Amino acid sequence: MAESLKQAIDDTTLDLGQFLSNFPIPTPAQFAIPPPSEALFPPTPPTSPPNNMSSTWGNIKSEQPSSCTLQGEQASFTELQTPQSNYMSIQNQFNWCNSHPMNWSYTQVRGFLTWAVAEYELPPHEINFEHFRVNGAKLCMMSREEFSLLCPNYGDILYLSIGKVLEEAQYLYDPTPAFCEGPSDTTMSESVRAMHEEMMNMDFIQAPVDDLPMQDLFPDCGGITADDIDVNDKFDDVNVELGDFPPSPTSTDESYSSMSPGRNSPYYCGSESDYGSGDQTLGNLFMPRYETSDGDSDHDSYGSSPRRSYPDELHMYDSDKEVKPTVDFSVQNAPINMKIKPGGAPERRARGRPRKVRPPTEELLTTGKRGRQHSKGNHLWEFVRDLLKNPSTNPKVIKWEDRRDGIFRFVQSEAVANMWGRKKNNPNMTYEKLSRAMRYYYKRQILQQVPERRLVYKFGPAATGWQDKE
DNA sequence: AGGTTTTTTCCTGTTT
DNA sequence: TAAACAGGAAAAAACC
Repeated sequence: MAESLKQAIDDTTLDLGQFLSNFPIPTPAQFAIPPPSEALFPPTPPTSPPNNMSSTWGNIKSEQPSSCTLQGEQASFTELQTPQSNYMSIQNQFNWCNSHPMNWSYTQVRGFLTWAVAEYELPPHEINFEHFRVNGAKLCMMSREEFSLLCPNYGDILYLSIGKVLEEAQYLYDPTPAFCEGPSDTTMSESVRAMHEEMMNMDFIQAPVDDLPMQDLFPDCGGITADDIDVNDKFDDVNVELGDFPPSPTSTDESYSSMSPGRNSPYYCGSESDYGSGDQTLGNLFMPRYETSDGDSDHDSYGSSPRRSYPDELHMYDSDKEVKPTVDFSVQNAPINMKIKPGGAPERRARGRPRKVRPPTEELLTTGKRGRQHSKGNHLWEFVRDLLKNPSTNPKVIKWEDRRDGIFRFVQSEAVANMWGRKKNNPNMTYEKLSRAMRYYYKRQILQQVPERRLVYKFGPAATGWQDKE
């Protein structure tokens, strides 16, 4: 596998250093905290490029291309060095954070890599972009091992970084449009089939498995179209919908186990024992969501990390955590506010926070303690701060209103709440609850009120780490 | 062991 | 009228 993978890699010597010298990019600091974010990561690509891009884009001087489409670019590297395609290519690189990673073009993949290199201050000469000459769908399906093969020293970081972006993208973007082009009534099962064909053509990734056609593996996708998935859905609802892509087994579906995707399949979700093994692909993020038995997990740390912190280990890959499906339709686990009294009237829920029913973890059994709940960086305000630093969420779901004064606004308040709930393994999180927690920060001067502005908050003197240089 | 911290949940009422 | 805001109350659960 390793040998064939290496052979498959285009043997070019072009490296990131050369790339950067061809295309001046913003400094790492600008990447971390883009001022203003819209300029670096425009919500929608302009239909024609600006005449002078020097202010924000460095000293790029570009002649206006006569025609410039942002769709379907397949520019070769030589093409990219022409002034016209320079602009196109740069636009597309910065557009990576405006679409689901599964839909990234090669250029957007490169944009993501450029960002990751800057964000995590990786040594550019160690990362050969040509080794990642894949589109987003392929990148997402690459395993940790494959990342490490393509980039021996920093593959892990890139793997975790794309994992993080993928996790966030679940709430922001529809992962399937690339496979749903065509009639609007395209069903998910057709998409799955198309995706399967796409997988079969992958250079690096083994096709699924057992040579079973996808329609045999997943005979009923429920006719869900991509349009049915709304980022504003509460994530347990999304969970049900996305979770059926492909359909999850039911307790009565005895045939499912014999039809499950094999372990090489990008759809293969892995058994419990597989989590944390080296054989991971990010394609798991398109499977029904799983939670660990412990709400919050401590993340692996890179003790020898060269500079700053690297992306969190995705807790879904933790090997020492019990894994169980999030979707649980059993009566005792139904949301309490949906319980019906024997008389038929809805039962009013008791005040206060309901006790979480959580099976004991191995840690609890051996040490008598659960993992830390409020470990460093786990506080809500820190989470919000980090969303503001992340170009895949800023400005899409949260954005600076006044970068210097620390004033920011929730653009998609429910999406932020969903992400926070996801982080805390709490599918019932809403913006209403999140905002209550935010209001508690006023007293502690972590946040300050911004009167007469809805969804707008301001960092207070007790908040740290949000300024450009601290 | 018990207080503290940081949420989470529910609620009533108000403002936009 | 809906969404957001404000803040009280109670509780969970890890932290100290």
